[in-house]
Amino acid sequence: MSKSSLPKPTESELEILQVLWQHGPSTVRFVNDELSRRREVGYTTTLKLLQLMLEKGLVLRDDESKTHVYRAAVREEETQGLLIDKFVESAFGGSAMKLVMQALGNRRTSREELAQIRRLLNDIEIQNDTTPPSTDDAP
Amino acid sequence: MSKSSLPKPTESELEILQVLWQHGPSTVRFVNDELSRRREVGYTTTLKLLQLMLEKGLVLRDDESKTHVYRAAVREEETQGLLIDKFVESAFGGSAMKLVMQALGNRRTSREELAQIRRLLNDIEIQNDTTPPSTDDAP
DNA sequence: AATATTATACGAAAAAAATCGTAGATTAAA
DNA sequence: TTTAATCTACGATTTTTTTCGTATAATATT
Repeated sequence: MSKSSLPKPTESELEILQVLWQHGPSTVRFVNDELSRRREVGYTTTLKLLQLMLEKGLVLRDDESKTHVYRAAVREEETQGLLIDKFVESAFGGSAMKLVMQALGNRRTSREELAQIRRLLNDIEIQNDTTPPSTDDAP
Repeated sequence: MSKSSLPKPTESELEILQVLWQHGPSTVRFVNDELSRRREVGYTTTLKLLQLMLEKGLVLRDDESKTHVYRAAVREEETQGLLIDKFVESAFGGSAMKLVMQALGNRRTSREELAQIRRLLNDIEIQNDTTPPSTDDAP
């Protein structure tokens, strides 16, 4: 039942997860090449990171062939959810609303995107009406 | 015109800023007491942090009286904006929309809040119509 | 077959962030 | 006026995260 006992990925680990989420299972070489597009990183640095991530259970690897292939062991949405929680906690004093308002307020959002959010809002409202607010009384 | 050359606060520095934003100028003692409500922190740890933050320009202090009083040197919204940018970059591959959708989608949001967001959406839309999309062509 | 290239493993250094202990000064209490 | 309590300064340690060098094995090239 536990939502996730996996550790919060660090900044660099996140970069790597991004690559894996975006491109699927990849070799160290590939991941490193991707990272290198943004900033300078040594090959062994990336390798080491992946190895640590393997230990932490953040990634899995296939070492059938000599050149290992790594893939994300955590799902994108779940991880992002976890990170948002932490982020909201540490930067917005716990208020997710504040975060959303800020994020929406201070950057240009296209008509498309606005519409998309409106749709989501509608869905949520329907949910709210259908499923009454969970009486989530404290323990 | 530069947005901000101030360094991105670390996790702990953020905690402290929260206290200062929320309660206004405070003594080390007060800040430490506040932090201690959440987790265990030594007094000198908080002091040291505050001193470092002073050097970095994240806080200012009044040392008229013997007991110094610190206050935030950065504004809450600005700092949060900066942090969101980084966060969106590192966790959402640059898409602020993804962040908003995630944040809204995976937690219960009250009718009140939904309405609030709708209002904001409306405002933005009006803005969009009034102020044409900035022709922000790349260099 | 000899040489060059490309991998992994792994220890360890470097960098960044957080924590703490102690000295010395100042104020409050006894 | 002693003694106790409270502060700041600051060096140093610890912890966490990131980066790298080198040894060694496997594969590819000439």
